[in-house]
Amino acid sequence: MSNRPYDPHAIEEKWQAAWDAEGLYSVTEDPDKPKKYILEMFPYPSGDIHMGHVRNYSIGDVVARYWTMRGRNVLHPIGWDAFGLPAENAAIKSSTHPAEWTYANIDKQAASFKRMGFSYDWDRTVKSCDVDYYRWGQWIFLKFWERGLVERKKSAVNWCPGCKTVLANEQVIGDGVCWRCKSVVEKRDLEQWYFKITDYAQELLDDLDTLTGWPERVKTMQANWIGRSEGAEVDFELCNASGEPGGETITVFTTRPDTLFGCSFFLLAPEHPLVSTLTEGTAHADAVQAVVRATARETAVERASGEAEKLGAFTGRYVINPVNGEKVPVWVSNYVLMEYGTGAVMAVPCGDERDFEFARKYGLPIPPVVLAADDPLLSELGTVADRVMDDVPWDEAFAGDGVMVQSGAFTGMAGGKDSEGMRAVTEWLASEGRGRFSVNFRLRDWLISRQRYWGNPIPAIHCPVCGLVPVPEDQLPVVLPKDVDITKGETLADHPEFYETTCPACGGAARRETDTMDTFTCSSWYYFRYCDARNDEALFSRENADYWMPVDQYIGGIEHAILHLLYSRFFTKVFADMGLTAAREPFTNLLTQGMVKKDGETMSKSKGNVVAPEDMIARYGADALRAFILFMAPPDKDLDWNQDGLEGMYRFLNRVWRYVEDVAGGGATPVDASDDPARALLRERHRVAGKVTEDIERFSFNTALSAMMELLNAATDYHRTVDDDARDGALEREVAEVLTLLIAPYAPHMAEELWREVLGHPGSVHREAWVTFDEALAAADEVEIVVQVNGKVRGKVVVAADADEATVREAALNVPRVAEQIEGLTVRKVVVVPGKLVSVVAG
RNA sequence: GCGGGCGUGGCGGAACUGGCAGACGCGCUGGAUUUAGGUUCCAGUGGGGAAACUCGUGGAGGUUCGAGUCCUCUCGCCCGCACCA
Repeated sequence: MSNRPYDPHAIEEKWQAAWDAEGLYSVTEDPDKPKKYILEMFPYPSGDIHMGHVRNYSIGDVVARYWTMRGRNVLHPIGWDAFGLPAENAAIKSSTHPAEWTYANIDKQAASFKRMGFSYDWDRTVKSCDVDYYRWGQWIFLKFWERGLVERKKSAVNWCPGCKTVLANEQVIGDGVCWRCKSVVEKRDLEQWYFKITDYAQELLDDLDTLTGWPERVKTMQANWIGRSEGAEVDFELCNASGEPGGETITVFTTRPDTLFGCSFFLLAPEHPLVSTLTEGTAHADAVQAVVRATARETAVERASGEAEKLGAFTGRYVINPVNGEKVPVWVSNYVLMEYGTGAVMAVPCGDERDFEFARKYGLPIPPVVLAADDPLLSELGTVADRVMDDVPWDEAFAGDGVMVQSGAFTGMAGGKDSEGMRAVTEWLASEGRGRFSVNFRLRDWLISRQRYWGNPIPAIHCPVCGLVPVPEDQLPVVLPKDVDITKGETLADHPEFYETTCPACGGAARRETDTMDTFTCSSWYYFRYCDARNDEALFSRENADYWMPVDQYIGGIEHAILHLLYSRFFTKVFADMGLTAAREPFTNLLTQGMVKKDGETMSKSKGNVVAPEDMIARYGADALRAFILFMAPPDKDLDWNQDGLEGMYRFLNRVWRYVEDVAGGGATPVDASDDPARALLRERHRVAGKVTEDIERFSFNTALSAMMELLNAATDYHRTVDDDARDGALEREVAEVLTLLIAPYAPHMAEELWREVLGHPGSVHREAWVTFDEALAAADEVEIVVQVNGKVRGKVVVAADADEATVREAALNVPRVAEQIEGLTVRKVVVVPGKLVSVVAG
């Protein structure tokens, strides 16, 4: 056999073309074959691929190829999340059209993905900016509207000055900055479109428990984000300007109705609509307005941090506490958020740290109503139902579980969250018609409209007569016009040809909606579309969705822990309720891959520390790059890029190549393995095959690769140390085949070349069945036992693998070093761990 | 403040359910081949010690015949959430 050098570039180009021509990775639905849907988050076509892409898609490719070899019908698609702001920014900068920029980038990225040898079914590719794709996004919008899940309302929304558009709550991250451009987000009062994701809040929370294949971290983040609180709504009657009960009520949400007797003031958010109504023209107006203005000046960062000083002003008005009829003063304060609950709060300073701080600052009473079991006040107040004490000798509030005091008929009951007292007070309120059990969520509805051009047009029409009218289904799609001059910053709102229309209901002149949809709406359903990507009759067929969905393995970045993953879960649940799919959850298993860094920092053009994957491919080939990035670290951990290691992986591939070339000709005789070195190699072959299989299934690609290195080391040692005429050629060839099969998911091009051209098989290695292994052959017939005396290793002894305990014990005690150590001592205990060690306790 | 994660050689990492800590790779040292270097191959490579041994998984305790792994406390770093009533 003539030994050719390993030439990754020639091999990779050759097989990429061949696979394309053979349609090797095209997949069709086959009800007789068990399916696996392996999916990586589709990329935004930002230009050149980066190492994060290489890592993400290499992980997915190994998993996809592995399951194909395991006989599954594998769906492994790719596409582009192609609407979005970077295209507009690039267009403004370089005077190209966003479409031109986007499609050019997609072509570039697709070429890179092909050079990486990823096993995608290219026939199912989607691009979210294609009309054939986004028309279905519009269709979904209409269906959501029909189901009452679309709403247009005015409220205080997040405005990103950098992106010049509004953002959903989920898209404001960290300290109140835009997820995309990191500008500090501002609040604006605007009328916007929403998807009512809050209708699904409970189910989105509950079903997290069913996602056993998701990282705890992601589930915790989603649960926190949804933020369910149990408590009660309590109605307070508002007094009129002269302080008399006036009939109007203000409702608050509280998790602690048991503390209602300790409510010594009442708070409104500065943005609350009642604030100006109550104070306008009164002596309190100036002080209240000062608080309102000061709050408006606070940035989101300051307000959210909890560090902003608590400001307040009395409105001059009172409410009636429903449990005791007391008049409670109404204040305005910046620590009350309009977005949460009702924008109004009953303040109980003895039981809430914030209320306590506020009460101390403004000299408001702090009557104790729940006392800790060991509180000295308890002996004095334990059975006192009436208010006798109006302040506490404490430095901070007591928010824990305790005993209710000064609480009328409820005195003596257990107080706290989800307590006897909490339920009793709420039931009493309910019987009086002044309150009710209630659940409150932190999750807000999803603001989906964007004041940008490069997105999916919202299919709605504003008619001066009929109001909001959906675009009729048969008039879809609303095509995004090409001739908007984006370089001048134009949007659809600057384009009369687009927005001038007629009302579908009354036929009169009307204005088309000019906002586009959040790009996250496009990415919330693409995995359904892959099931039936070329269907032009429907979003997808139920049959195909039932075959493929849910996605068995989803792979992507942790940055979407809430955003994309929450939205997609929401869409799937609505689809299920629409009868489009049986799946109520889109992604059965989730792997969140770590970031690829350089010298501890994220790679970025501005830092000038970007390592270009294309350069690495050019030097070492795609196979070495793929295998190396998986070898560097477990997939969910961040990794720091290191060029030297890549060279090491290239060396390893070269060694595999040479070994297979060297031994490929040894196939004529059956495997004999009758002598010790051959048996040892055969054992290693079975052990490693088992380990690599196990490791792939638990995403331990780094240890899978190191096991392959061990097999190669054992094989080359055998080849080198055993004489030519004593070597088991059939065994060597088998090891070569096993190695080729095991490495195929990682280095698909090299494996294919070795399999077909060197080992001489007619078909693709990637259609071959996965390596089998035999536990019995992997087991050694002799094992080395470690002997410990008083916890320290004192000797080793080789015994038969199936030796009984007494034999092992005997052998261990007879090891010279061991016998020496225990001489003159009493052996008190001997622990025998079969196959591992013997521990002797002597003294 | 609450929730989650992580601390192992010069570096990346391994040790899955408590059982020889440091697999595998990088780097380094020495050697062989070629010799111009590189490639390739062999040997070595946690610290201390000539050796027997001994010390070693952020730190301090504990459980156990035996702890990187379990428990308690503690230090450091990272991430998420946070005036959510």
